[in-house]
Amino acid sequence: MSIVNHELYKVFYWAAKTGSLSQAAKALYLTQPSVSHAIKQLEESLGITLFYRNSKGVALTQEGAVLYSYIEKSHILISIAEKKMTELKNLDSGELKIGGSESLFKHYLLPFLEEFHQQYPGIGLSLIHGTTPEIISYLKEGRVDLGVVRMPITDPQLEVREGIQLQDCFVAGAHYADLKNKVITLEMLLEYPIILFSRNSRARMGITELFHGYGYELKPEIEVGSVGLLIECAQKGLGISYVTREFVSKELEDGSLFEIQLDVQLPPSQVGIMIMRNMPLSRAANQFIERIK
Amino acid sequence: MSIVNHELYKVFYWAAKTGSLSQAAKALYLTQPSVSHAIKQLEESLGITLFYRNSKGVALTQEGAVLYSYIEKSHILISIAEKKMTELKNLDSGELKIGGSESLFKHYLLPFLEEFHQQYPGIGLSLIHGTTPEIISYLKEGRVDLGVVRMPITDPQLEVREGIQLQDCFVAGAHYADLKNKVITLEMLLEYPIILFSRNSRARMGITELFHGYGYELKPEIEVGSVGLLIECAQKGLGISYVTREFVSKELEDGSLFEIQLDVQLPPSQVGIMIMRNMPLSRAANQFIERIK
DNA sequence: GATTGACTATAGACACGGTCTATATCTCCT
DNA sequence: AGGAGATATAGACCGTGTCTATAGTCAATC
Repeated sequence: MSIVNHELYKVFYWAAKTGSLSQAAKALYLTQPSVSHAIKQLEESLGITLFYRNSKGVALTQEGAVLYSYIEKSHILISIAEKKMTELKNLDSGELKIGGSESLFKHYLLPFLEEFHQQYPGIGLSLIHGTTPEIISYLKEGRVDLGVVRMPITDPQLEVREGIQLQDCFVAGAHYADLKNKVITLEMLLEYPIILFSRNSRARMGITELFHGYGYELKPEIEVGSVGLLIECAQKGLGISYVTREFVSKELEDGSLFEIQLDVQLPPSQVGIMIMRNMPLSRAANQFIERIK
Repeated sequence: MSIVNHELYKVFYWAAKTGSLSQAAKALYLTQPSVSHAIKQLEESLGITLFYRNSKGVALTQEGAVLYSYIEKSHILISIAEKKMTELKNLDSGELKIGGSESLFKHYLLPFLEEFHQQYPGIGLSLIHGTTPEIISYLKEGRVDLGVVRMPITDPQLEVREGIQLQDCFVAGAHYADLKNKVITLEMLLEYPIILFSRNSRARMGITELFHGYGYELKPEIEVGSVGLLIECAQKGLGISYVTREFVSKELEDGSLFEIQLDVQLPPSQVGIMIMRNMPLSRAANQFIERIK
């Protein structure tokens, strides 16, 4: 192990670079005797004379020049590191990795991401798609800084903040126009082909459970893999899709889809922003979460 | 300029490398609280959290990992530098550059060089030929560590130690066998073709001056560029060579040359070992000079 | 659900040493 | 000879790096 105080190398670097102990002292905001003392200490620690001194300043000895060739590189690395740290601190560089579903990115996070990117263009953005359990494991592995998923999340290692509240609903296209402006029951709804999200999404589990609670079994006619397809299938008249209302606001507005009015209240769902408990956030992630609030 | 005490990076390096403040403390021969304090200090200086802590130890944050990528390289460089310094100190590596004439290397320094190289095989040897003024300028430029030339040397920037004493003399080969065992005068000598070293060597200047002191002018019939040729020419009977007796001991012994006995005493010449005054010697050079004494 | 062990954080005290001022010394230059 | 500018040395002081002691936290184990 090194016996030498690394701080002495910093002094050595400046003394060698400037060829003057006085100059080095200036650069280091020290006095000349301090630098003189530091160099002597370094020389004694190494057992080698590093400089020869004359009335004009100092010059490296052969051995000192060898040392300098290493210390210079080392010092430059540290300088770069410190510059990089300042950038990271000022959010001039860095990376923000977010886990979530495509639809949440598209319909919920996008405006925040846009604003964030505009303010901190140096920060790279990584959006990683996955199911809720996948995202949780990404979080634990450190592959994402934060996750955006549907509540509730119960993992004790995670800290969850509530985000926006969403409302799921059933929508249909022109083919089922006769259902428009009618209030229908769950039982009636089951007569129609239902289109659900294929994966074990929280939304699907919720609605299945709701039907179960009323004694019915919800079996989809069609299962699709994305919110985009849910919308498209409903528009084409293939059935009635269960979607998040906020994600089809455009289609509801232009009339290509309409919402089925039910006699029961469908449960709202909360978006949660997950981070690891007891793990400091990156500055970028921290700043981003502040924005969302 | 860096605000951070570089010693803190050493602590950071070990903490990051071992993933534990306690382990780092052990490696640094410190206590755990000291390391904890140092890391906190570093984090505050940079304004960035570098580790997250848990009951198992510490782990780098994103930003900490960035810092580590630089500090690790920097630290490795310093380690190599310190290893190299130890080598230089122990004379396991380094270089010894000596300036001198070919003949002095061959007939005077060779045995010392041999012994030195045997004891310190890690030290590279550089023998640089040149005239006395050339060697002096090499010394001043730092291109050689020490010079070995004929005395006297009067340069005030140089420090000269006396080496071996040499005796110049005139020698001839079989062709001038009639001069053998005769004592002859300078005037008589001038009747014969004289062979001198061509360059402005100290030896030639000395003998020319000696003749001048007696009222004669010494003009060589032949001028040659090396001691080897001086010997060869004399052996071939081309004339009488002025050489250093110690450099022709082999030829004097095997009878291919004999020394001309003069009625005046030729001045001896001293070998001097020159080093720069007020400039520390490299450890290798220092050690070598100790050997010569 | 106590208990134990391994780890880090905090508090407070002490002493070492890093830094300063003042001064000496040296060399070069005018 | 004197001045400018460089390094070396001496000695004093203050800061801070380091220690001991203790608390707090988490995880595993019985």
